[in-house]
Amino acid sequence: MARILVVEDEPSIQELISVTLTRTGHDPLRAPDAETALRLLQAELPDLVLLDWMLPGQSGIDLARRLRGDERTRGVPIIMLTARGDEQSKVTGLETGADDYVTKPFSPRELAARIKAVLRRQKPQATEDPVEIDGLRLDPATHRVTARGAAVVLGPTEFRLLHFFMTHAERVHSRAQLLDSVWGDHVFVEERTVDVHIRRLRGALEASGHDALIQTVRGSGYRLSCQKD
Amino acid sequence: MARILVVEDEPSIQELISVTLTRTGHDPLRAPDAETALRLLQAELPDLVLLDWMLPGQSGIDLARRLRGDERTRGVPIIMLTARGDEQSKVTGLETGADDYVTKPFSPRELAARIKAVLRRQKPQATEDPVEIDGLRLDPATHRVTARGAAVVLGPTEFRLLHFFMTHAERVHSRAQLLDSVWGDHVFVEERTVDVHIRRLRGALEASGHDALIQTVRGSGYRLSCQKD
DNA sequence: CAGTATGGTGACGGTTTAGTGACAGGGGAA
DNA sequence: TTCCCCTGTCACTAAACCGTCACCATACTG
Repeated sequence: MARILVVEDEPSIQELISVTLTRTGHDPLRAPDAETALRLLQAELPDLVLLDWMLPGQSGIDLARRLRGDERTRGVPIIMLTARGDEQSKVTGLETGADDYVTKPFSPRELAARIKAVLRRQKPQATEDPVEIDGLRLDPATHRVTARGAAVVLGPTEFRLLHFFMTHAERVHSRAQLLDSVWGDHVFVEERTVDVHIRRLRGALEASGHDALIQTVRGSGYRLSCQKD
Repeated sequence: MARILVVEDEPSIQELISVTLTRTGHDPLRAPDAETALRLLQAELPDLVLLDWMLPGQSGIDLARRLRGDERTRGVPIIMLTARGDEQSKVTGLETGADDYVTKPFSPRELAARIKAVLRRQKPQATEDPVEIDGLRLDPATHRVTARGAAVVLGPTEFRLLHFFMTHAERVHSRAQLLDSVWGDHVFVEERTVDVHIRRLRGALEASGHDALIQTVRGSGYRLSCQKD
């Protein structure tokens, strides 16, 4: 769910893009001109900018330059929209610092693919290093968990949960913190749901000989600990 | 520091490219025609070829074919330079074995980015050596796959897919990563298409006695693994 | 000791994700 | 040209997973 600033003066195209973005799970911010765009850029700091190259008044290239000149907005990737065959724009655009371009007319699918590609390129994946505690080993790269050699099968959520515990061991985490870190800060689920997943995780670990790895701290939350108490 | 053969007859463009390459830390070899190119290819075995599609005399596509036909040069990646909007060339070029294309006119930045991308993609599998895992053998040179001696017949896409899996075994790859690595960055296909090709690949492998070689990691992607779990 | 709050647990529907068969279009070969 | 292979997409099916609840067990309180 990325917030994407759409700088486009033609209302119908603006609408088309915004609908496409919403449908692909993004959050469009609309700007019909450079001024609005600049304001929204400062206020919202979007994750990506879709920039029409031909804007009334200040042109897209100027906007791109100012965007790249500002410390705060420098890192925001730009995808520019150009008319078909306007190769010159393409060149200057990429030189100004656009990350990709889409030529009009474009298909919603292409647009979505470009956005996805740019966002993916932008975000280096999380820590990929294997973690090992007390004979229990979790490897994000292979997505495998083993307990003293024996495979442990986990669902996606249990996997993330265990990963979080192993990278933050010995520390007590409230249900709210776990929801934030493992589920994501925007989802709304009951806190008790954590209990259920803890149970599932414990079940899988006990089947592999790891008892009491995850401890309950009554009134506070849960903790992963190798010290038995 | 990669050695890059630039096959381009127009001196000014040749110059532009060479300068760009030098500035981005590469080592350009210049060839104004196909003959020189072939000679340099044999003598220097560069890490990458930048190939103008429109050459005097022998055309770029012929050169690409000969390059792919020769044992020694088969593994060298090709980026082709095409005129704007020449969609047909793009398609035939990619099918002949080009790894990417850049349309003229291009920006130095774009060129550098493409080169980096291709080299990065190339690096882990720089070897065109045969790969063998768990009795399954894939030979890029002969384009053949055998399972304990018995031939396995695969379509082109399944072959590349399997090759990628075998050179990146045990690791989980998302559908997006597979599309990038096997299909190419600039191709727009549905992510579910990966599923279908996985299925076709599995079908071919199972017919040869290799069950469960390619595993599904729910929510994440696929993995080739010889460890059964 | 009863009363209350907190966590454990099993089960259940709905939703999401992957598997699968079919199909139309395109390209190359004959 | 026709034929055949390959490809990407779709619709449908199958399965895994998730969140929630109800109920039980345990711990704390006075």
